[in-house]
Amino acid sequence: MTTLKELAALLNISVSTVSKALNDSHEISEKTRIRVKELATKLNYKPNRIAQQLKNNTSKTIGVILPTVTNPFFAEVLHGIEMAATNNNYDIIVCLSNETLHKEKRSLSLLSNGSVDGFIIAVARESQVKNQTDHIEAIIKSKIPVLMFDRVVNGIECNKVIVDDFQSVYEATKHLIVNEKRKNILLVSNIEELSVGQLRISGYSKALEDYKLTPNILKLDNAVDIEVEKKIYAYLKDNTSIDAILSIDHITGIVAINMAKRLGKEIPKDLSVVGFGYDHTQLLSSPKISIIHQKAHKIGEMSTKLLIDSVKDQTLKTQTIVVPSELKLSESTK
Amino acid sequence: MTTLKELAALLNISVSTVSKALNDSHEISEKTRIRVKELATKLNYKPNRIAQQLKNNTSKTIGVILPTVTNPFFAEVLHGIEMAATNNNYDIIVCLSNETLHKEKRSLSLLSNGSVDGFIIAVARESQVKNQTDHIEAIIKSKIPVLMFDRVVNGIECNKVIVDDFQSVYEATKHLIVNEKRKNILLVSNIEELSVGQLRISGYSKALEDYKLTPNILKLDNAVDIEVEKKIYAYLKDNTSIDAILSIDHITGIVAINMAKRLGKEIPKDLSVVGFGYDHTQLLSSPKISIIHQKAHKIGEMSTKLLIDSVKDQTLKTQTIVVPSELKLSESTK
DNA sequence: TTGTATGCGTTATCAT
DNA sequence: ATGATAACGCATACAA
Repeated sequence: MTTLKELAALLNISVSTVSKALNDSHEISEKTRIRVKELATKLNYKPNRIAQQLKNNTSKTIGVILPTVTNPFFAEVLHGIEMAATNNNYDIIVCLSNETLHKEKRSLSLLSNGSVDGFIIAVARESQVKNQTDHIEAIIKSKIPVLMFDRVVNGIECNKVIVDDFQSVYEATKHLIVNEKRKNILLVSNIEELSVGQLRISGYSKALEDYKLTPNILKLDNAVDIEVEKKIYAYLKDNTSIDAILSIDHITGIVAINMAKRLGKEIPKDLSVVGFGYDHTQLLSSPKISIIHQKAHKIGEMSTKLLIDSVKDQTLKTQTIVVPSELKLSESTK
Repeated sequence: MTTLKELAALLNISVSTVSKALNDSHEISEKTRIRVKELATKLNYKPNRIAQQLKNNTSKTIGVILPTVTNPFFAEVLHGIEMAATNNNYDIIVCLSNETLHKEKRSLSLLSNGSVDGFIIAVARESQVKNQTDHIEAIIKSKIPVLMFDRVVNGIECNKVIVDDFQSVYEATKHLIVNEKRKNILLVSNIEELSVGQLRISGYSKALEDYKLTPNILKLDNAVDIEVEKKIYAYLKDNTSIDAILSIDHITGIVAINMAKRLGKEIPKDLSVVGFGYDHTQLLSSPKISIIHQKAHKIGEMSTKLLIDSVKDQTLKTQTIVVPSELKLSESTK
């Protein structure tokens, strides 16, 4: 890598002159400025980022800590973060907690040494279940800005970007009741222990309460693969009065459609299905599932902007932004 | 952030003594070592990473450039990369090219200033289609190690981790012909312009040739959403002799199953379906699709290890590692 | 055993 | 208009 020193030596001038020339200082003569720039271009000189970071005491880098990236929600959020960061000339260092507390702790700790100017984080499942979040508060106390999105800890004061989990599910349930005239709506959940899961269940419960219907909740308890199918199939077989399904994740709705079809049910005549979903969710189901579409990309973008703002001006008041979801009905139920 | 200087001042000793004490130098007395470490712990001292990087002329960071992360293949690769990097005490800076040449160029350029010690890259669709890869060669010439995975440029000499695209599709096709006695196998492709797409098509073609069957290829030409369904539905409707489908991506196989069912076909009796897939692919289809399961996680891990090796010892010879895929049959066809 | 000096690459300040 | 020097925080060769 070419350095200022090397350029200076080749040109027989001082390092500081080279530096100033490259930064278009008014002090430098047209002639030498051109001479310097030509050589710099020729040798493909680039200011060493590390040195600049040391000098400026800023890394222009954001630490992004995600529970996982194979969940399409987080993948899409990451996409949004990356775009917004790039647009603001920030890099992102990505760490995956794998839903574990210890990895989350470790990542926060390792990066809070000047590597990043701030953090964007969605809390790991384990941290949230055990309600252990001291490590995050410690970071905030050390004056490194933290932004939490989606999985949020209420007790912590920092910027937050959240989804309208309660409201969107309330509206979707209401839609099933009022517009589609459904009476026995089953909620299928595989994330009941997460804050977002609880909010979604609350939205459903409130809607049923408001319309004086009885709630039916099928908790899958973190089931994997074939177990998911079996449990849903068994439930639908034993409870034939179910006329609508509301899945609060992005998998079980599609599985429910497949199981209902296997049981000979016609969709959406016998059964309406609403789930959470992303870009390809509707493409993968047939008949089309209706989805609550979270604006994951936007969540990433807004999180990044908000964090960068608070990095640049630490005196800003913290705020919580709610990104509304969109209910995308399948063609057949419109 | 606490610095060595601050510790030194508080302890009334020199900076270098503090530094040595913290690094367990034999030169330092037990007594002061303990004194120093106690204060360091108390003040939560962490060596400034940026300064260390400048001093050591190494960032312990890998630049990861992916076309996208919403594709589950790349998401899972990223997961593997992150894990392996963490295990080796490396950070990763992630950039997304969004399949475009200019963003790929930009990311490489911005990070090749000391920010990273090496790159892991899967070439963007546009770069591959236009066959423009000078920017990558330039990085290699500048002595920054580069590892390419999956989407690989043959002309470039560097470490590579690839999938057995040709072989796995050949074997899957052979399985359909020999074990499942299929005669009219349709290949469905939405990625025919990528190197991997071409390899997969070649594997299919070779198998058909070996068994003297006629190839049928449905190229979707980057169709999105509902178009995918329409094209597949139309083809299956017009070509009733098709008795097997081989999808070379992770979406169209599931769509094909749904369309076939809509046409009243029984799976797998009338139609066998094989696609590419990942963790949840089989769960989302009913009846279950058979999948060629790429070891995406392993690809990420091996790429990272190989890159770190070449970062540590630049004299190592480059190699190309092939990570074999696994054909996972659906229960029904076993 | 401890301390001083130097340098990593850059930029800002202060001479010349 | 150009150059010398110091500083960011750390680590190390070299003195003491």
